[in-house]
Amino acid sequence: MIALKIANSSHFSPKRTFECGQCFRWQEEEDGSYTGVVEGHVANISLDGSTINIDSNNLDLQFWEDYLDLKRDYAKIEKNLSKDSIMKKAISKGTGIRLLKQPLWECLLSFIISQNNNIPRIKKIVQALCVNYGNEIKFRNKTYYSFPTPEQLHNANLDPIKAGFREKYILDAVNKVINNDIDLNSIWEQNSDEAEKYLMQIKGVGNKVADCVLLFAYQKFDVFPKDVWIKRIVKDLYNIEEKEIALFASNKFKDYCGFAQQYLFFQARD
DNA sequence: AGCCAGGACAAGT
DNA sequence: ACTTGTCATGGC
Repeated sequence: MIALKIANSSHFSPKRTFECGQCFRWQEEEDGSYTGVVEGHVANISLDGSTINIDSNNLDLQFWEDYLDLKRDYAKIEKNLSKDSIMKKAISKGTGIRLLKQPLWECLLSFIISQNNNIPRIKKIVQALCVNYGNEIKFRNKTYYSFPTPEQLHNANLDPIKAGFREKYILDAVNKVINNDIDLNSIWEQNSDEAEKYLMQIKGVGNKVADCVLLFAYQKFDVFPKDVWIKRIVKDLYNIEEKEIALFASNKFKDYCGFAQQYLFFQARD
């Protein structure tokens, strides 16, 4: 294992990035670093001054830069959004969050599982999926598990993961992807409105879950997922009612809606 | 013990 | 088109 050093580490907080609720598989180690699995690759990531250290069984720098969204200029994004004083305050509390470019299938299932659920239990169910149906991966003398493919979940008995009423939703997503009723790669070429409707063909995928997938996997930053936390904080900070949120967000944050949403979500949960 | 959770869906107005 | 009850499970 060789540690990779990346120079441009400004605006990257591992803690905020991995614990802001966009992903569910990164775990903090005793030394403050984070270990996670992405598409079968395990990585331990830590911040040392202005250097990001990545120890992994995949030493392709490009892969991790892509996943961590390291090539994007977050200083520019934060500056743009800070024109709004309320957002400026939210950013000051959440600076360092980066929006990960997550694997499509994992992101879809994770947010199907997220509905009417709390983050600790979402993590538990996702982990159970991986342990029961994914592949074993050895890293640093410990065992990790990849996120199971649609094939690995096909016709599986999902009772052990205790997903409750979401189990039938997971299986519907599995079937639609296996049967090619849903082609996740085709979504790259769709705009956000088309893509949202396309994903909502899957049972258990409504507008909120679809928006999260579009934001956290497809990097469609013009969406503004509205969950219970967002509804509360937008009402509190901007006095905007739920029904008006979509229009409000697109007018105020434009192409930066997704980033704005994360800063607000982070503040709301703080 | 009881309320709530990064909601969606069906049934009812 | 808007409102309401229901859905499994477990965290707090």
